[in-house]
Amino acid sequence: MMTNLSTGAERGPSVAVRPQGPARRRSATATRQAISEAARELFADSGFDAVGIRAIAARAGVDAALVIRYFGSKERLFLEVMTVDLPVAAVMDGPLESLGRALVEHVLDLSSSHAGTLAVTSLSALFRASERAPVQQTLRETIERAFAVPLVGRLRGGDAELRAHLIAAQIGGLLTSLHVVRDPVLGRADRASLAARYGAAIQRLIDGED
Amino acid sequence: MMTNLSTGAERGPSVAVRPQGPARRRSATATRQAISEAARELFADSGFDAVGIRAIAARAGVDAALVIRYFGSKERLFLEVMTVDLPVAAVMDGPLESLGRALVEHVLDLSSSHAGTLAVTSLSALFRASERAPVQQTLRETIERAFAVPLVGRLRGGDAELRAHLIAAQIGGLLTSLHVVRDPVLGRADRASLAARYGAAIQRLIDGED
DNA sequence: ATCGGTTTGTCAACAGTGATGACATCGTAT
DNA sequence: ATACGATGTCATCACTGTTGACAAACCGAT
Repeated sequence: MMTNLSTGAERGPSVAVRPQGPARRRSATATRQAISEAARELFADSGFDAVGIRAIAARAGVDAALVIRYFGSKERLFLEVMTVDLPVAAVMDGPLESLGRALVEHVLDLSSSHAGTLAVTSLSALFRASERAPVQQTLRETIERAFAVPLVGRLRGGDAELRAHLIAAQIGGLLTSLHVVRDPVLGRADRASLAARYGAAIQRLIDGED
Repeated sequence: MMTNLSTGAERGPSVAVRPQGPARRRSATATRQAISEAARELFADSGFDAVGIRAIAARAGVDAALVIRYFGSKERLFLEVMTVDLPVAAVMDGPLESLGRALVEHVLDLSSSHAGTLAVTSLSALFRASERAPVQQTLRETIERAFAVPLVGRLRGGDAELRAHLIAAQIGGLLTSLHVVRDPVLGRADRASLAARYGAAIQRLIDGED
């Protein structure tokens, strides 16, 4: 009868068993999480518009109406699931005189870790969906949190805030050239000269001597 | 025998707009152009996905099916209509030693001319639709044509091509921070210090001394 | 053990989309 | 005047995000 668990088998990795009570078949949190995971993967792969609610629901093993019920709308699901934090904090604390190069090297290395790849694809998806005002807001907050806040305190000289945001613009330019436009010249270039060249340009804003 | 566009182009030179009256359109080139204009405006305003072919057709005063008939698909219409060339050629020929600042000033001034605004909004729309491979290709060609080609011949020192593309990445970062993310810090900053700061960073790649 | 209420899931439907193909109409070469 | 190709209209398809009505499971109280 309903003690049968075979329904769960079709969804691959188990979806969080509730600690309390004997495996409930229906659990709001498990459903929410299944939808979240499915949406995160699909959105990161194909972007906002190319992924339908029915596809997300199918991957989560859930009815499409539940996706809306739990998250309100596809856009809110996207926002909740695609918030990303670039793991740059560690680099930001490094020595100031070589920070430009270190930042570029870190950005270049993102694609070689799983977490970094996820962050980059999510950021690309956010970027491409940025005609929506809330997405724009999320992007601004990401920039502020990842770049402006850690930098503005360390920069010496005038216009620290402006310089921090210009550095964010530079990193954003590198990221989009690499992963959005996929400039083949940057793809071919070797890590060392790329880090040296672009790192020097960023360093110019870090040093800030006029 | 092929119903193609070339035939229509050479056969109706007197297409212009009828001064008045509901005179039947009955001219392929006029219809095509009406659709083009409507699509360009709407796409630049709201991006690819937010604009439907029925809205384009309505603005052009045309049946929606004609949009597909004339352009094959909404994506092909987008590609044909959103090809943009940044009017940067003049700046690129200026003196090398102040090219960084000149480039930034030019980018900042784009929004104050009608043609510049159109170019910027079109470029933003292209960026946001860049999950589609043909759009990515268009973006790459735009970068190549507007930045890489004019620059690579003038840059002295090693890695000229790489440096040209990195400069393109910097300008792209500035453009997207300004018009895609709409970073409020950049919006508030005054033109002079923005041009000085970011111009110096770009100049670092132009000079290229290692 | 049975009620009542709340949570969770299912289903059909709606208005909208991009796209297609059948059909109607016009302009003109013969 | 007729025939034919070029141009325009219409209905329709499969699909989308979203909604509301309904059903089934769960839980506490009696």
